Amino acid sequence: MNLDVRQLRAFITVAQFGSFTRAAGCLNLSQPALTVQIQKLEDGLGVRLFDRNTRSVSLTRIGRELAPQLGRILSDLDAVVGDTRQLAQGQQGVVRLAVLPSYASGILPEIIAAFRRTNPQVSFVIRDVIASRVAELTRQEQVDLGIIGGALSDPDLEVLHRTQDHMHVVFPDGHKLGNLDFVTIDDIAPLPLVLMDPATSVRAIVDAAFLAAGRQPIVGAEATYMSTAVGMVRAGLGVAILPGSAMEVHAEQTLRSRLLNAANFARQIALIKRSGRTLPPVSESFALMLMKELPAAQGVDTA
Amino acid sequence: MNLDVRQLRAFITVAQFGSFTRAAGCLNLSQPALTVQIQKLEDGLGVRLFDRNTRSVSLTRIGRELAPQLGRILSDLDAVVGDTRQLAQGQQGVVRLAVLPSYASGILPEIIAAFRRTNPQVSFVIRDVIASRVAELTRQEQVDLGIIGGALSDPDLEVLHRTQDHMHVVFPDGHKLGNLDFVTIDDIAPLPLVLMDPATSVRAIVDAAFLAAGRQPIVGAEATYMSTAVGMVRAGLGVAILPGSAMEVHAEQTLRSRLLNAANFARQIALIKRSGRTLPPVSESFALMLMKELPAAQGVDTA
DNA sequence: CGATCTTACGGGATTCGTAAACATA
DNA sequence: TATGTTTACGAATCCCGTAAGATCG
Repeated sequence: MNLDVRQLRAFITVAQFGSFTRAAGCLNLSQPALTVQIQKLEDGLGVRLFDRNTRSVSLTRIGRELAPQLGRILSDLDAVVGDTRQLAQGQQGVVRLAVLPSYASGILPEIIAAFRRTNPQVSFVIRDVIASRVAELTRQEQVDLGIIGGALSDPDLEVLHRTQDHMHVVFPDGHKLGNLDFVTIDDIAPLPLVLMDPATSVRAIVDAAFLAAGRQPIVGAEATYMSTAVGMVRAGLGVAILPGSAMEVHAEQTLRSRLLNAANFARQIALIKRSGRTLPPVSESFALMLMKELPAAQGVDTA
Repeated sequence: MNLDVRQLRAFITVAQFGSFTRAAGCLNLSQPALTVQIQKLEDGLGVRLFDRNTRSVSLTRIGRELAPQLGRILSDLDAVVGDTRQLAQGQQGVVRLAVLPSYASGILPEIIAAFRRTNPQVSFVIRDVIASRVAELTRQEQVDLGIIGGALSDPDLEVLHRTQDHMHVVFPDGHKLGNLDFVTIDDIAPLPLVLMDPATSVRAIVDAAFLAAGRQPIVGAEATYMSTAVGMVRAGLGVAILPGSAMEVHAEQTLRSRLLNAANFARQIALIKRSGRTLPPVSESFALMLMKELPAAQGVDTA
């Protein structure tokens, strides 16, 4: 004996209307079909739910006790299903994202803001952690999407999109290099530099670029946070080399920045997810926006 | 697009087992059929619920959020349906009963006790009120069954069973009438009587019996409650005429009682219900027991 | 290659709507 | 008699199980 939500809904509706005919109209059902459904429900429960004669329909005592309980269950179900359908539209829900801190403080807030202009009901949970932890959180499915720098060699993770984060040189306003369209390693090699912590991917790229150019960087200062580095530039300790994704937030009147012409040493950025896992619609939708906003690297799209 | 409890149950089961094949076995379903059901559910919700490859099945984030909610709804539903099926068996539930006070304090408790020996989980709500109120409560469906004395002339009420409550004479032990098998109006007419309140049906019957016999009752005392009347008998104020249904409770060593041979004036007792209304199974079952225990009057069974 | 999910298809059950029968005020 | 519920029945749909196909480890 099998219950059917349609039967329950039919029961509630007849109970509300007190009439098979009117309830049938409300349910887009012929009245005989409704009668049969109610009979099936009564058979299934083993209880008569309505006392019906040709003039009136009224709930049995058991039916009267049952109606509110089933009504609540049905409305709960409808609520859950409704919420889920909302989530399915992708215009509601939570996007869970793990990002490199440098990326999180750069262009990402703008992209999120733009996304939320279109989908105001979407909220974000952002974990700004180091690249290895980004990968870990993504693998464990504690986040839907990850943005990492550098290479990826985990079969459990899948690259959705690649982009490059070109390096920029930040120097005080009025600096002699401010007139150039871009600067080269050779341009800045003679200057004292504000470098990032040797543990960071940015520093690794800078070192590689200098090595490739056969030059030795002159360390004017080292910082762990990019905002600190910017402060040191402002204080005159040297010029900094920072990723383009962080430029917007550090753009100030007293500073200028120029593209470092060392494209080969741009930071490789990858948007990743757990491979073989379906993204929630919101996150899927946000991933599409990221892929549209971030210029695709000419590299392959596969891990 | 229609939801089906079977689909929900299938979803929960697959989520629990993490495998279509094993879940199908648990659901007594072939595995392809289960796949189709899950697909239908996913289509209906517009959301992918499982990430499945040939080696493993795991919940999507949305599926993971949905599973406990739907699980709770399903278990609520199962609980309600289970309870209802219990009620349908008639071995559980509440019997709501309105009874004449004189009847309620007499044989009814014994019948209820016997019923509960068979159906220990059944509880009773008993309203012991005057006959007109019994009819009213029954008509308003505040009780399932009513036990009234006298005639019934309400088309909304239906007589399930009729029985008679013969009158008994209660007198002190050692009284000279104690040797008789039964007593007549003529036997007691010379004695002072403990009569019930003129508003009671018992008194009406006694008065009618004396009238028919062409005798005049000698009022030794009047009481509203039968227990009071019995006390007055014990105190020697006279002999009482009380309905047989109340004899058991007032049977004492110091008193005796004998049937009053005035059968035509026995109190007519009717078991009634609201006509056209189905009784809850418990009450139906209890009504059957009453009809078995109370000897049927030779009268008609219809109103 | 083996285990598992997916697709395809035919048989059986279920459900619907129309129409006729039935019941009560 | 009029209104509204129940029964009957043919058509369409849905669901299941078997069998074959596809996929990943």
